[in-house]
Amino acid sequence: MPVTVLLVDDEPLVRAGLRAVLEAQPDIEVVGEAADGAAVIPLVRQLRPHVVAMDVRMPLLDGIEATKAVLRTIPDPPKILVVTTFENDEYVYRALRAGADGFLLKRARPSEIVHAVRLVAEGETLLFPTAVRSLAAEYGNREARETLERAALTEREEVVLRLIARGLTNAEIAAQLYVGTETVKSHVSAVLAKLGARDRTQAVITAYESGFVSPA
Amino acid sequence: MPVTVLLVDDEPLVRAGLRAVLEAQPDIEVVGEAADGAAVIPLVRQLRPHVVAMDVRMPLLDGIEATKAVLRTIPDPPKILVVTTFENDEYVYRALRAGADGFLLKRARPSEIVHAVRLVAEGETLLFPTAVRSLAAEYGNREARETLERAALTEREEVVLRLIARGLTNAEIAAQLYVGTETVKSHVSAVLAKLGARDRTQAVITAYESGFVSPA
DNA sequence: CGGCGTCTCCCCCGTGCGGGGGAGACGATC
DNA sequence: GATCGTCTCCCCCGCACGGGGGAGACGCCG
Repeated sequence: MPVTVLLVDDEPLVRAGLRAVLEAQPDIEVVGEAADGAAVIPLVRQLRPHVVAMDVRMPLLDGIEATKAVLRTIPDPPKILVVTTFENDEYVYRALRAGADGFLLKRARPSEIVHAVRLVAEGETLLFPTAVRSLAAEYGNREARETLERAALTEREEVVLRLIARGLTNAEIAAQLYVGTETVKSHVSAVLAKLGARDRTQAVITAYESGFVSPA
Repeated sequence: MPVTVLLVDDEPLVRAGLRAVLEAQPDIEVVGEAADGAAVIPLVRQLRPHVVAMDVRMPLLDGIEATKAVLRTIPDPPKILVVTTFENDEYVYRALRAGADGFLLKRARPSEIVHAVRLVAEGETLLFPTAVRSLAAEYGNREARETLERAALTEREEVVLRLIARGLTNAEIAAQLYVGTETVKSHVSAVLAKLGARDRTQAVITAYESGFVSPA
């Protein structure tokens, strides 16, 4: 009985690549494809794959939300293998926190991809589940994350915070956004107030600690 | 033929615990112990263990340097399993970059510890070697790391940078260190100059990006 | 011994930063 | 139509910050 796989990625090319690699294995069968996270639930329900290979960054519903949705709504859910282009992608960590069972780089060698699919299918989630799982869990410590979630920053404020976290001054942010420095000051003040930060330095710290921005 | 293991940890209690857990397995044999990194090389040369379970934080020579030393000087080196108390320990990432084959939490369950030793002995380094290895490699991006290494901060400056990266003002740092604020200003200026940072905010960013401080 | 580096502290000075408060324009919502 | 949230911009003000330059004390090392 072969391992059945559902591919979820918004790029057809990536799906084709994965399909080619996986179908070459006699014990692995690709049973379906989806181009965005929203289509995953009905497909999983219908096809009941053993493994879902899911891109993290997708339009409509991203890999994190799709992972949560699958785990929440499907009884005896499939194993979820998160596929990403970049290592150290904060989305990957969020996906692991959301319950994904493993992650895979797009530029991995075919043998590694096949290996990964077989391993997650066997239930061997991660080499040291405790370590990696809690690594993911701790990544972005809880207080900082909650602070930032409760902050409920507006879109503009999020943009400003990202620029602050890249070390820009108010004047530089203003130039970047084509607005006046006074406007930036307003946003910065709002951000600081919402984060409970005294100055931009503390805001940057919160941004890193919460995983809002990630090193590297 | 059993798997032979060398234990390296400065705390006898931890060594005893690991020994107890591992010796309970018929196919695993603890062939030696060392209390610090400096003693590792001759012991490895003499005992030729399959696996070295090594603490990262040790006096004299830490786990990172010891790992490098073993890999550099021993032909056909043993597998190195890095042991740590905290997940998300930046030292662990450095050790993995240095060539360690896996990592293990001290609070892992005995079965997980045994499992980890068997897996690394079999050469199954990490579930997705590429992913995790490069995760470790990217952890702390190269430029930032090199900036910080080239910076060659003095001990005092490092301390000050850590406090800056915790969001303290100069006055607070001064209070913390029992020195005058003018002194702190001197150190801060030195840090900024060495890091090529314009202000403390950019210094914090460099600290995070380089892995000098880590989220969570 | 004389240098060198580190840590400590001092003064002057400009300015970017952040708080407080106010206000107009726009869109969504009720 | 009125209300609310968001984004935009303005003024005043105090201050922490950071640069420049100088200096004494200590320990290390050639």
